[in-house]
Amino acid sequence: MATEGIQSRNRQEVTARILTAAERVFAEFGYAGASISRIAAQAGIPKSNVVYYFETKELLYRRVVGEIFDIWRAAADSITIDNDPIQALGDYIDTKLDLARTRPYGSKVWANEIIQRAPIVQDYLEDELRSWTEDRIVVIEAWIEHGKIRPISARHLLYAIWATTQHYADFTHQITTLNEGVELTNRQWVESKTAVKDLLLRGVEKHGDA
Amino acid sequence: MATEGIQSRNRQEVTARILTAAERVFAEFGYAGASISRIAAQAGIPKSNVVYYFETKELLYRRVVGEIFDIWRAAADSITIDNDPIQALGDYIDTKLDLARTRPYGSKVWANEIIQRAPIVQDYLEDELRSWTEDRIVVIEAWIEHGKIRPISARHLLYAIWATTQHYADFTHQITTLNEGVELTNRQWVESKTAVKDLLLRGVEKHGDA
DNA sequence: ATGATTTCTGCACGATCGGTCAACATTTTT
DNA sequence: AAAAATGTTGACCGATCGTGCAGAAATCAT
Repeated sequence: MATEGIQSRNRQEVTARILTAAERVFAEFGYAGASISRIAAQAGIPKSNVVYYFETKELLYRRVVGEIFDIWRAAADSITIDNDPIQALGDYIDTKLDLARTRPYGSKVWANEIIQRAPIVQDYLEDELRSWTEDRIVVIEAWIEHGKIRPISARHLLYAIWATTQHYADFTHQITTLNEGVELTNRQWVESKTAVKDLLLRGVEKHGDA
Repeated sequence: MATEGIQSRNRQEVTARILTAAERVFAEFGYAGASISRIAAQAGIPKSNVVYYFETKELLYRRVVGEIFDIWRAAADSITIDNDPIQALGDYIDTKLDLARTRPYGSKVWANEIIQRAPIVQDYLEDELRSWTEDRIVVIEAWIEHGKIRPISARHLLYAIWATTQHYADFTHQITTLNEGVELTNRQWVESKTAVKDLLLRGVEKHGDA
C-alpha cells in the first residue's frame, strides 16, 4: 500500500509518454500510417510495451482523440447567456488559438478522423458533440433575441470559429511555408489572434464601427 | 493515325476513372491507408492496371493533389486590382464553397497532405502557392491603400477564407452529423454561403451596415 | 526470504502492402 | 496478314503491419 503510489506514478508516466508520442505520430502519419512501432520509437520504449498498456492501436487512438475533445469542450466554458457576447466569443477564439499553438497534434488527429468520416469515434460526435453544439447555439440565439449581437446564423458562426482557429493548427505547415519557411513568432501569433478576432467579431457586433 | 483518337480516348477514360477513384480513396483513408488495390477496386479494374498507367502510388497521388491545386488556383481569378473587392471576394467565397460541395475529396486530400507536413508536394507549396499567395496579398493591400476596404490583414483574410470554405468540405461528416445525420440540402448550402459571406465580408467592408 | 503480481520484452504468426514480371489480349502499323 | 506496339491481368516477392504469447525482470505483499 505504501509503495503503491510509486508504482502508479510510474505507470502514469509511461502511459503519458505513450499518449504524447501517439498524438504526434497519429497526426503526422494518419491512423493507418501510424505504426505501433513508430509510436513506441517516439516514446523510447519497445513496441510490446505500448501494446501492454493500451491493448490495441484502436484503443490507444480513442484515448488520444478523447483527450483533445475534452480540452476543446472546456475551451468554450465562457459561452454562457450571462456573459458578454463579444468578450465571451473573443475569449473562446483566444483559447482556441492558444490550443492551436500548444496542442497542434491533437487538432490534426481530430481533423484526420473527421475527414475520414469518423470511423472510430463516431459515437463521440453523435452523443457528446451534438448536444454540446446545440447548447452553444441556444446561448448564441439568446444573445440575438436579447439584441446583444447581430442576427447571424449561430451554427455557421460556430463553424467559422472552429474552421479559422483550427486552421492555424492543422495548416501550420502551409502557414510556415508561406512565412518564408520559419515558424510564426510570438508577435505573429498575437497578430493572428488580433486579425481573426477583428474579422469574426466584426461580423457579430451590432455597431458598425468599434 | 485515324484510330489514334479511339486509343487515346480509351486511355484517357481509364486514367480519368483511376484519378476519380484515387481522389476518393486517398481522401477517405489517407495516403498510407489508401492501398493501390482499394483504388483499383473503386475504379473497377485490376491493381496491375493502375500501376501500368501511374507507375507508383506516389506519382498517382501527385496527380490527384495537382488537380485540386489547379482548380483552387483558378477559383481566385476574380481577385484583381480593378475588380470591386466585395464582389470579387464574394465570388471567390462562392466558388470555393461550390468546390467544397462538388469536389470534397480533393479538398480532403489536400488537407491530409498539409497536416502531414506536405511530404510529397512540398515543392508545390514553395514554388507555386507562395508566389500565388503573395500576388493576391498585393491586390488586397492595394484595395486597402485605395480606401476600398478596411485596413485588415490581407494574409489572415486569405487564411480565414480558405479555412471557412474548406471546412465545409473537410468537415462534411461532422456537419452532417450535427445536421441530424442528413446531408445539407440545396437550401442549406445556400444558407451556408450567405452566412459565410455575411460574416467574412462584414469584416472587410468599410461601411458598418450594408 | 519467498511467493504473487505487475511490468517489460523478443519472437513468431497470418495478413496486407507496393511493386515486378511474364504471359496474354487487343489494337495499330506496315 | 504479319509484325509491332499498346493494353490487361494474375502470380509472385520482400517488407511491414497488428497482435498473440511465453518468459524474463522488477516490484509487491506476506
